[in-house]
Amino acid sequence: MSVSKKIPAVVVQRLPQYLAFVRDWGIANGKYVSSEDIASGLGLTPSTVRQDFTHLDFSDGKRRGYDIDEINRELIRVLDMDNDKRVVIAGAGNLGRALALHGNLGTYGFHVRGIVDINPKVIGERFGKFVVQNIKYVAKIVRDERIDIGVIAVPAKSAQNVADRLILGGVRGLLNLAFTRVVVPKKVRVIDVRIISGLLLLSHIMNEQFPSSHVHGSRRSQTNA
Amino acid sequence: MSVSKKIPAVVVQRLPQYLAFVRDWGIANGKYVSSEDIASGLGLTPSTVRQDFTHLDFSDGKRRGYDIDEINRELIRVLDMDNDKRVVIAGAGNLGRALALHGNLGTYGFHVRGIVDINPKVIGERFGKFVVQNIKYVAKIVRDERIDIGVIAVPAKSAQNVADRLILGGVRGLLNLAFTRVVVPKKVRVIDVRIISGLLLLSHIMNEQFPSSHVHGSRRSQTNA
DNA sequence: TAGATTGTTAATCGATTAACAATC
DNA sequence: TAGATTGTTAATCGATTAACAATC
Repeated sequence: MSVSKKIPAVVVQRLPQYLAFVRDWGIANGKYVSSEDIASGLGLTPSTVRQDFTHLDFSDGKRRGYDIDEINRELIRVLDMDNDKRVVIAGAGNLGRALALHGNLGTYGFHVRGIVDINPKVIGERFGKFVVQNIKYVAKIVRDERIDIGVIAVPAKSAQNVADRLILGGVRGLLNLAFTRVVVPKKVRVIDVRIISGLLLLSHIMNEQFPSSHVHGSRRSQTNA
Repeated sequence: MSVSKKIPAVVVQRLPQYLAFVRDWGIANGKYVSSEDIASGLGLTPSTVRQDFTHLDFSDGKRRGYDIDEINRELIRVLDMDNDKRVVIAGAGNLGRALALHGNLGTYGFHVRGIVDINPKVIGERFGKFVVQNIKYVAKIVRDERIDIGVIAVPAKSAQNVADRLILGGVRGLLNLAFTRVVVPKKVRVIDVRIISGLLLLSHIMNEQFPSSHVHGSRRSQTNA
């Protein structure tokens, strides 16, 4: 399976799913998984799994399934989990706090080094090992602490401003949790995590299933279908 | 352009982006947007935008751009925003609370009717207009309150159990915020929102850009490349 | 060994982009 | 009007699936 060149985006998006799968598979089910096992576990076809794994670097040719440790090792490498990444979180609301206090980020190589907010009422507040700092110092914090990644956990209308400040400080990557797009220089990477979009997509596909009506206290208005 | 039949998933995923775009576009920029405007705003090609809009139902043929009110109206319809959906949140950690207290969900048609947890320390706790209820009653709550959607905001290892309980109560859709897949009956719709995956994807693409090294306090281990 | 399962090539399917006539 | 911009068809590109020889 040759050394990885450039993995297509659509494949990269499945890699974390494989990671979660091998974690859940556990020793209970044995040391090996077939493409069939993985496919049925994740709702894919075995072909897709094998094609995807083409981009990973496995040693064997034993043809009795994939070694879960090898899958794990390769995903750790490709997803860069064995490099520490320093993270600052912009926005000390519940979403920002959820990330800051998430117990497992370290497992994936992420280390939250600070959290900032614009609201004077929360600046200075302690939670966990963090003290909320003033967002006006965020660029300096990023610079001084050599932060790699900024998490945008602020309302949509502030997202671009916050992104600009983070980038000014020198982050190379942004995780955008806001329901808006942020524009960034070419050297900066952005991944959007779409919570509100997720709910809206869910609405759509729930509706698709039951063509219409069927809902409780509806206030359907200008329907024209 | 003809009434919608079945919109391809890849198009549906862009619809919320169009929604955010027209919101941000605002009256300041005028009442019309061209496919070119939208494309450059969202990083798409004008062709893609026009092809996508094929699935929406516009009235005109004026050829001077799309009326933002019409785009809005159509997205509201297709994303079912004008129907109220009742939501229960499983997991009263920061993530669950973030959703419960999100001020704008109502705008999109979502109404949080309850939040449940398994932790005795938080059961009974008040926040906002909510009182955290015992997760053991979640099926009953779903049934009694005629809940449409369950949000899974619990750790990965509890996600399947929580999904089962929600489904037992009768939810027709799940928003899964946990880093694992949940298996559900065919009638239930699931959308996964991937926060941890997002960070991992970000790791990968940041690394792709700068082929390797270049990182601070790394503890890179079994590298074999 | 024989059955199982990979790695890989080729076929299919679907999504994106290009191009342009229609028309405001 | 003339330039702009759509709606739509056709071409390209890429991703998924099928199929199967290699081989453990």
